[in-house]
Amino acid sequence: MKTGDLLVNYFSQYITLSEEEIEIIKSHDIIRQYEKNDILLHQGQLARECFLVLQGCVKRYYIENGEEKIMEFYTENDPIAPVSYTTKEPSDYYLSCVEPCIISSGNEEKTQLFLQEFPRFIPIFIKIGDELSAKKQVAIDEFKNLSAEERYYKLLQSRPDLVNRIPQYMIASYLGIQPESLSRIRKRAVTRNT
Amino acid sequence: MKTGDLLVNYFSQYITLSEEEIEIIKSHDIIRQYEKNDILLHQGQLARECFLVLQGCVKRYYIENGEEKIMEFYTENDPIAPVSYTTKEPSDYYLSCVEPCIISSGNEEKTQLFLQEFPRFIPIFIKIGDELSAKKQVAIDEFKNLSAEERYYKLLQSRPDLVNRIPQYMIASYLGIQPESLSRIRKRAVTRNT
DNA sequence: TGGTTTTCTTAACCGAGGTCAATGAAAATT
DNA sequence: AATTTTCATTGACCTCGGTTAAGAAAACCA
Repeated sequence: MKTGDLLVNYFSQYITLSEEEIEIIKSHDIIRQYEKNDILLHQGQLARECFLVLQGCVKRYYIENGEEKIMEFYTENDPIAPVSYTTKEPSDYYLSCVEPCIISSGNEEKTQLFLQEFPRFIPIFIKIGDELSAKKQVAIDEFKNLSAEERYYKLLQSRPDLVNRIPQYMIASYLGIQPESLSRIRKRAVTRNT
Repeated sequence: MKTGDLLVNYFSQYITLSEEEIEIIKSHDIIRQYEKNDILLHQGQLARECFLVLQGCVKRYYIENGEEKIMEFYTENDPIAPVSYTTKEPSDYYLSCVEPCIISSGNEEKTQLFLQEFPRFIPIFIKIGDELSAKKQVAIDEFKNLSAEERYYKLLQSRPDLVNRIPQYMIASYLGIQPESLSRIRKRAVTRNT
């Protein structure tokens, strides 16, 4: 599969594309490939782009006294709108590739031009923004209401792939606990079922 | 001050309004007053409106085995876009007034019509949405990275008014701890400075 | 293949916050 | 003013996750 197809697939979730639109999307060529550990955004840097992960996995994280604190994993078809992109202030966090990735990126100009040419995409862009905002709301509510152990089981059922493709110490960081604690949680699960 | 002025003030943060626009905003009459404890949205109910708090304070909360878990306080000039409004699914949480409130509300139709008449407000609406989304990101990151005690001090400095106008057991719930724990935190602060 | 590095697990101890129960203070109601 | 009701504090005890340190297992690589 060509990389352009991935972006066509993404929009097809929301809208039925004409042949012409498909050609134009592919021709825009706003898709790049990244190696594992490539950094999309540095702490302190100004974000000039939004991203859409088409393949692979990106982590968002802070570094605090040498330790990385992972806030989010973005995988297939997850859009990334850095806070820094919105606020125009230096980013508080990093974005980097946990795996080799295929990622589309856009900025205000490009989006403006694209939407001017294809106004029927406007409500879709708004909808994607709203969905993203709602997802964040749900995420923060779940984090507040659940214990680390409950969060782990929730993750197992909501994103089972993640637990397999990502090292556990990163999963632990994402859950807001130490690797040792995740080990304990997993052990409890085993002994419980015997 | 008339209630219509509050909405004019709100938009004036983003744009300079013409006399004509001011008149139209006031004439739209989409502002209502609420009593303390009035409920804007019930758990299980479909949200048909978004809100903008012009005066007063609204809390967003779940009820879990009889206990209320407060997720957010919305005060002057805070917009509220219920997840249920976006997803079209029954709401997981309540919205209710902690104080007497003056609140503007809108739905898709009204917004559509308004923006058709005044397209220069479109980028503002998008900007407000983006800002809201970025704020949520920051909120979840802070919650994940800070202890309950740190969260309390952060709140004291970022929204000092809140701690005065809201009962402490609600602040505790919002911080994700029990009222007893908040008491201990406050006590530590006193003994530390002696 | 053997050795190095990275990741995961286990155990012992500690502390922040939860739970339960009692008391005090403040507000609301009569 | 008297009486409920609500809200805040305190203390004793418990639990979950943090910390430290060590070793096992897996992945990497020369």
